Amino acid sequence: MQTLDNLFIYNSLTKTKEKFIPITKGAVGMYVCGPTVYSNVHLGNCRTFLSFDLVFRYLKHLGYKVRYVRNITDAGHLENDGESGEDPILKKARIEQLEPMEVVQKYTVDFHTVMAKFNALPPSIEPTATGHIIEQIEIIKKIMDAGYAYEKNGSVYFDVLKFSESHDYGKLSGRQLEDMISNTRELAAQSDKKNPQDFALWKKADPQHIMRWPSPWSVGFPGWHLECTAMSTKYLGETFDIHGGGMDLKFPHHECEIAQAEACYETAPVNYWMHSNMLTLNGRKMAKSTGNFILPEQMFTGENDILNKPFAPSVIKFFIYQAHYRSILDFSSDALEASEKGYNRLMEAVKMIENLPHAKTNSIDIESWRQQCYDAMNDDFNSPILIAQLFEAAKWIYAAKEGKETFTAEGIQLLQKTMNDFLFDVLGLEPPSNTIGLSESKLNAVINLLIEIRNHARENKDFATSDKIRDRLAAEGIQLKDGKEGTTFQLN
RNA sequence: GGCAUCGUGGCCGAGUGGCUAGGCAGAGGUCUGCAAAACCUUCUACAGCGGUUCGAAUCCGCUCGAUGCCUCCA
Repeated sequence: MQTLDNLFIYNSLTKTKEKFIPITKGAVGMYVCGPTVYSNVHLGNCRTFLSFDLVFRYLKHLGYKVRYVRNITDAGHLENDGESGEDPILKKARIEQLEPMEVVQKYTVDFHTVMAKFNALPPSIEPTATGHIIEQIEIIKKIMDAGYAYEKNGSVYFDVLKFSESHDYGKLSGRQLEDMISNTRELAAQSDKKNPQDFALWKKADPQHIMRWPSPWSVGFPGWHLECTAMSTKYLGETFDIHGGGMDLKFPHHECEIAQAEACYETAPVNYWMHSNMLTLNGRKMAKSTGNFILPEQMFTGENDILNKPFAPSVIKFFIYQAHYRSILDFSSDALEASEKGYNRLMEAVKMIENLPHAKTNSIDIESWRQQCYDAMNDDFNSPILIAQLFEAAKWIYAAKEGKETFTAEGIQLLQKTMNDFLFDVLGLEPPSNTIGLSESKLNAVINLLIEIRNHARENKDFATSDKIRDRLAAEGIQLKDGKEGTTFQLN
């Protein structure tokens, strides 16, 4: 049976699948790096958040009490270290003639709207970087007290070389400091840093920099990596269970987080590091900066040059979960259409369960199948395997309708419960929505009336009328299905 | 240049030593007024070359190719 101690998670830090043992029995602390809200989230961003929504949902499903913290980066990061260093949020504000916090608000709302459409659960806490400046300053002080940071011209930098004398800087990303020093791509420009590998904890603000806060060193703003350390440890403790994020954050962001936390608390901050892989488009990473991306809203409406038709959020989510979160997933119209058909098939099967005939015996071992669903998820959240199992069940359901498999009343109940558990609770999918604008009951009444008329026409061999009804409904996305026990319909 | 990952059948995508992944598409069949849907059957695979092994898609080496990170980035 599924118990709390059968879950294995691939830990990016050790590069192995490890049995998941939370710090506190029955409870999980999880932190995921959230979006920088200076533009609309694209589908690549969404993949990561949907991957961790799956983790969140499954942990909860297993019975864990989960505190899921996902931040909103609203302070922006530096683009680079040179004179041209500019906060992307400020840059955007200038372009759009908005106050920085207006930009933040606009895209935070967009982010929440998109995640809601994907039926992703909101995190337990969604802290903002600008709301935790004081905490970040405190951490800088501690790191300085520990001797791993230095101040120069009002800015504070983390001393990577000093830190690496007693700690392993690079253990997450597998980078060697010596290699980094010999392979640095940074120009030897005039910099306040002792070494190019050092990273900013606090930056003195230029006069034109609007987002600024007072600190013991200067009026300025916090460095790139500090907010996550501040917020994760504030809400989850100096060491917590799971830290997630996109693969592209592994270095330098997460490496720096480890360094900051260890410098500050002298303890490893995270037990299990999880990294979700990239979503690619045309074989290349989806990214704002290159223009190689698609927005969720463009997929829902079909207003884009990439896809042949619009797709429902649940279909896109299903498509994403058909690949493992640690695999690169390539995005294409063909792949999405294939997923949509499979998704509809599953949803039809689920609807069919309660009308299946009751038999005296089960021809399928449902308990064993249910366990295989758990086994799949317990193996590092292997959703593709889980979905394959759900398709197995769909096959049985269709077969049972044809009388080729049999289920007892209890069997049907367990089958239905398991399908609902995994499809809706764990994967967080939603049944195809009725976009026709009528209530469910009215729609049923209208269509069933049309079916009745059509069947009447068929009895009279008036096939011109019957086919007209069928074809016109099909054109409206309503598919009629003539089965042995009469005609049913399905919304596409 | 450094670090890392990956290369599976028409397409997408699981799978780390022997046992059918799965979805979509294709072919044949059942059903049907005809279709669609559904069901049944069925085809095609592990980039290349070596090595380890009784046995490798799975381990090792090399070659080729692709991607990610090294700069903000999910």
